[in-house]
Amino acid sequence: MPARKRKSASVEHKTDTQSTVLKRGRQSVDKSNGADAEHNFKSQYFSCESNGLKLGQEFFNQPCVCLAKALIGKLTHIAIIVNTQQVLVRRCANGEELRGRVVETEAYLGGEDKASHSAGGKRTERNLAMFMKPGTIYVYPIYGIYLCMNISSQGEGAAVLLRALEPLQGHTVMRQLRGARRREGSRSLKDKELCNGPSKLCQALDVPRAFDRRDLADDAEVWLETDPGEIPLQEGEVVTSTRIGIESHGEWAAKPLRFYLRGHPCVSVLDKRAEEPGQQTSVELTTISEKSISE
DNA sequence: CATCTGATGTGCT
DNA sequence: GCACATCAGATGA
Repeated sequence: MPARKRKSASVEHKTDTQSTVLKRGRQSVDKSNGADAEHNFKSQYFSCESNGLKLGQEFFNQPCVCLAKALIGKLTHIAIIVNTQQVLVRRCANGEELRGRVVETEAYLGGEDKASHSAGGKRTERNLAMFMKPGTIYVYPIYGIYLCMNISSQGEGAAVLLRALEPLQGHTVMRQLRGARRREGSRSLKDKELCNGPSKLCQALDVPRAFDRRDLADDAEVWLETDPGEIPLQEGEVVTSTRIGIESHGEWAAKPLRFYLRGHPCVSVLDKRAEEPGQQTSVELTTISEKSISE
C-alpha cells in the first residue's frame, strides 16, 4: 500500500488564516474576511493515485436521507459502517482519472415529495433510473443546456442529487471541460469554482447523459470511493438546509433535505441561518428519515 | 459581495 | 405551450 500523507501531516504554504480554513476544507466558516479564502485548498491525500476503496451496492442501499448524508461523510444508518468522506471518480477515455470529494447533496424522496421528478410514484422514460436499484445513476437535462447527476437510493423513486464536489485530482482537465462553454478570453476559473454546482460538476467530470441508468457500483468509467484513512466528521460538520431551485413546490420547498459540509469553499449556496448555532431542524428531519426508512 | 437577467431545448400536459 | 433540481455575465454597493 502506497504511503499517503495524513491530513494532519500536511503543510500549507499559505497565510495562517488561509491554511486554517483550507487545510481541512471545513471547520469554521471564515466570517472574518470578505476577500474570502482563496482557492489553493488542494487536498494532499489524493495527490496522485487512488488510495480509496470502491463503494459497492451495500453502501447505496440505504434510505434517501441517510445516503445523502453518508455521501458527505456522516454516519446515520446503522447498517452502514462507512463514516468517512466519499469521492466521485471519473476515468476518462485516455485513462486519466478525475476525482472530487462530495461536499453537498440533496435528497429527493419520491412519493409525497412534490419536488421530486418521481412525485406520486410517477414513472416516465426520463426518470426511470430513480426507480432502479440503489446505486443507479440518474442523469437528466435541465434548462436546455445543462445536466444534473443523481444516485438512486433505497425507497421507491428516491434519489440523491450531487450538488458540489471539492476537486481533488485532474484540475487541468476539469478546467478545460468547464471552459468549453465560456467566452473566449474570460477569466480563468478558480479551483473552487470547478464543481460548485450540480451542472458544473457534470461538466468538470465529463458526465454525459449516456451515464443515465448505469450502475455506480459496477462501472469502469465512473464510481465512488471512500478513504479509510480519513478523519471522521465531527458533530455539526454537516449543515442541514432547504433544497435549491424548487421554490414552486409549496411546503416541500421548505423541507430540510439539503446537506453540505460546514465552511467548505466549494458549496454552491450557503445558508447562514441554518449555520447559526442552535438552529434546530433535526425534529422535522427525523420524521422524514423515519418515513423513508419505514417503507 | 448581492441581485438580476438572458440563454436554451427537452419532457410532459 | 410551458416549466424547469442552472449558469455566466453584468451591474451596483
